[in-house]
Amino acid sequence: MDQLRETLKGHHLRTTTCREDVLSAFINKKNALSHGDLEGALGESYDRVTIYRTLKTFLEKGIIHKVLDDEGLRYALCSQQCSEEKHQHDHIHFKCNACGKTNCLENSHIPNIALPQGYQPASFNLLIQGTCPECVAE
Amino acid sequence: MDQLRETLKGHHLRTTTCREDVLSAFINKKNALSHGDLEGALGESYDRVTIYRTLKTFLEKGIIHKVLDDEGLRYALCSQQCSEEKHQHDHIHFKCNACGKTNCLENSHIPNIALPQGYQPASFNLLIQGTCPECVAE
DNA sequence: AAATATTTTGCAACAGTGTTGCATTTAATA
DNA sequence: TATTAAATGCAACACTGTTGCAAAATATTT
Ligand SMILES: [Mn+2]
Ligand SMILES: [Mn+2]
Ligand SMILES: [Zn+2]
Ligand SMILES: [Zn+2]
Repeated sequence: MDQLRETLKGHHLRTTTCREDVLSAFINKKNALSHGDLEGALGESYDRVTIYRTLKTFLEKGIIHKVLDDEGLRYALCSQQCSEEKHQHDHIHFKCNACGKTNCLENSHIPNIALPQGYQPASFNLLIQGTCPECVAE
Repeated sequence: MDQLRETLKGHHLRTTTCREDVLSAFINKKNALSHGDLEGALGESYDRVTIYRTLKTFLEKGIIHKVLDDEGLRYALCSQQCSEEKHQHDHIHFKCNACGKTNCLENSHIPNIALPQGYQPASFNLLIQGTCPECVAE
């Protein structure tokens, strides 16, 4: 409970119930969440706009990062100590076509890639789609 | 001009002016296009819905593929002989944060990646953001 | 504990995205 | 040219994402 306040304080954010609940949702559900997911989970309690603004704030402060998807953006917790200044990720995202869930594979890193002359890379987003272990088993 | 009809016929699609114009737009502009880009380019001529349906059809037939983006989907021509059955890509997409354009780097391939036990990959989408050669030069 | 300054929230309104149903028009074929 | 099947335009809808502004909540100072 105080964990949430700590995290928010650590990123120079005021503690509000909406922020606690959104952060809590990211921690409990372990997969990436869309705005729609969050609105479904706690939409009765807060206005849509507030949830959008919470996501935007969390992005800026380095609490969550975007997860690219072929049918809309999702968001997931930043595991490392991301901050407003440094916001770096090089892990892979996996979306299961069976159960629909998208997860961060924190330990699978995007390898170095040789780009054509002149391209200066700054950030990477790799989405692999397929079947996740739970769904393969069935 | 007949090139367009050929391509459409080759993918078992009737020739319509909208399809010709959309296909033409993809060929002329070389970067990835969003629905909004297309509507801007030829929105006076066709209904929004028709453009959406054209994109959907082109996707299904393997004429274009989705390009994931952090601020909305884009689409780009399939260079290889993609078809309704086989629709495989392993090249990289590069988005320039300066000029905003996203391009297929057809010759830069996504390397093999070791996934944790149980994950079965089927398709890959890698977006690299940074600065493109044109914008680096300035 | 109360007053103050600053942020955050809810609401309204809006622009954009993406989909569906249905009547009309168009393209391919006979 | 007539027939048939597919594509289009229009209306309507649900969802995504943003902005302005007044009201409420938080953090800070007295
Ligand atoms: Mn991630
Ligand atoms: Mn591409
Ligand atoms: Zn799954
Ligand atoms: Zn550029």
